[in-house]
Amino acid sequence: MTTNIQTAVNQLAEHVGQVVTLRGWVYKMRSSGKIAFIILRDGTGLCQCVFEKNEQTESIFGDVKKLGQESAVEVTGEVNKEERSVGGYELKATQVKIVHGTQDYPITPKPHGIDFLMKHRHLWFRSQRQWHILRIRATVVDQIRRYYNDNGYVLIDTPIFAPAAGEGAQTLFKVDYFGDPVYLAQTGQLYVESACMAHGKVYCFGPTFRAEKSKTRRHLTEFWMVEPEIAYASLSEVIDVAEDFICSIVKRVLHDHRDDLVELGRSLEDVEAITKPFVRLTYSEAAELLRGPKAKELLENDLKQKTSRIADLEKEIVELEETAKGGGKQWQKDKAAAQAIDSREELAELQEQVTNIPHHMRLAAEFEWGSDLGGSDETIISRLHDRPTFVTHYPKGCKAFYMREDRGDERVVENFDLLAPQGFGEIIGGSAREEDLDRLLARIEEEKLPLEDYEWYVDLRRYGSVPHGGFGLGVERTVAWICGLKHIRETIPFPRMMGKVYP
RNA sequence: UCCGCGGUAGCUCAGUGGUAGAGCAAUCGACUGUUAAUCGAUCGGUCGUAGGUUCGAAUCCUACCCGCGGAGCCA
Repeated sequence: MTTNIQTAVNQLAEHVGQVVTLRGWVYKMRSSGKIAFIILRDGTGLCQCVFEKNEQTESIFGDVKKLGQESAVEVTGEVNKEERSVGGYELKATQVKIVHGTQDYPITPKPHGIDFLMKHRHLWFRSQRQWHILRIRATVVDQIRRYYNDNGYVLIDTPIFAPAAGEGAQTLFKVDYFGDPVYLAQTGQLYVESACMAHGKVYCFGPTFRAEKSKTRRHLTEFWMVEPEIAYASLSEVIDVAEDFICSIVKRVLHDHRDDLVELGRSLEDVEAITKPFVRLTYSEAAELLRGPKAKELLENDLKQKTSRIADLEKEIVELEETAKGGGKQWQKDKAAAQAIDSREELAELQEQVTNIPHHMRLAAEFEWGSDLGGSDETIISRLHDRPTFVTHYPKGCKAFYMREDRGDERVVENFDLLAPQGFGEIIGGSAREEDLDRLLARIEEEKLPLEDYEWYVDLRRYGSVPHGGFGLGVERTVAWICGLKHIRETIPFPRMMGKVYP
């Protein structure tokens, strides 16, 4: 008697013709009178297991047919190459061990609403799409660490309990710390600045917390951020690092996850186009661009395209509704009804966008030097370029106190944002830091910040102060961008958003 | 915080004042190559909550709760 080989779905190619055992869960189940198909999910991939009813399987066949979705099973059988099967291989099953039979698994292979899925997040990430996304996230996180570790940076873990309210107190989570108020960290930057004076090149990487009352597709209250900080670096050197870093992440994901990206419906071509050099614009140039003919043309074309799409959709919906109500097979009617729902959703979204476009056009056309770039402005700029775009040198007034004043133009600071292309928006914010003691003190006073909270930080300008700079990259926004996802909530295992902490 | 849309079966949704509906899921049965299988049957309801109008309310009115999308702010 031969011993069965214990293996995993992604190893099946090496076992063609052999009898193996797979351990996993029932992803989907179909059966006829004398044949049953289990799509088995084992964490490494999907494999179709075929049960034919014969002398060998007679005793278990009835039980197999009754397996509910997500039942835990161990299946033994011979591995065959099979075109018709997901992944190209299938198991001709002869034995099955039911580890845990399951009934009434809530997430069926039919469509579900986002609220329902979010409430079942603990189960939802068993679904294929979520599985692809979280695998890519894991690689992005690994590449972040690898990039800095391989390039001479020292990891500095910064605290999560932060004493200072200071900057943006209304977006801080307040925590009771033995009777005194402290705040969950929004950034490790000030700490990492002090560490870079000890180690030269450092980075911190961990969760950060923002109590922003924003419910949008780009916001979480708990998200992961990596923040490198480099001593003696100028603004342009920091930007070079950011550019090289992003390219390394993109390259790694393209290398390790082509299949996952394709399954997610992401255009590989678009991802492959993310190469050096990125576009670099100053804030003033961006402002010109917004007020200029290109932005106007972009939005006018948008308006035209969306308006004609709306007309098409309206026609389509009428046709679908007729199909759904008319004769024909039930499943055809269902399909039409489901498509009509999708189309109506798209229609509603487009109609809202169309009503917003004139407003965006006005915002762009009337953009005034000195105000911060709004969401729609960022979208316009990033859509005018097919590569990521750095926007630098913002007006001092709309940026943080620690950013270095441009010595040639004191109205602006030496900062930059990186806007991901195709309208994904900001994924990095960074700057050169003010190294001059007097200028820093003046800025703290201007912003009316409590100096006593920042004494330790100001100390860095008293003892061997040098030019330095760094940036923060949001992991979830980066994953959403690379995967081509509309919403950030799927890029983190358990999203925390305003009004949402379960499960 | 503001604006828009929504809440009907476990899920996705129809239902504009007159008996509470469909598909899927679940349960039972048929079917040896299925890919959201198919076919037949069964089961399934506090119509978000509270009040009001009416002979009669899922449907109209008021308030509140929850969700989604957008704005502001941000990575």
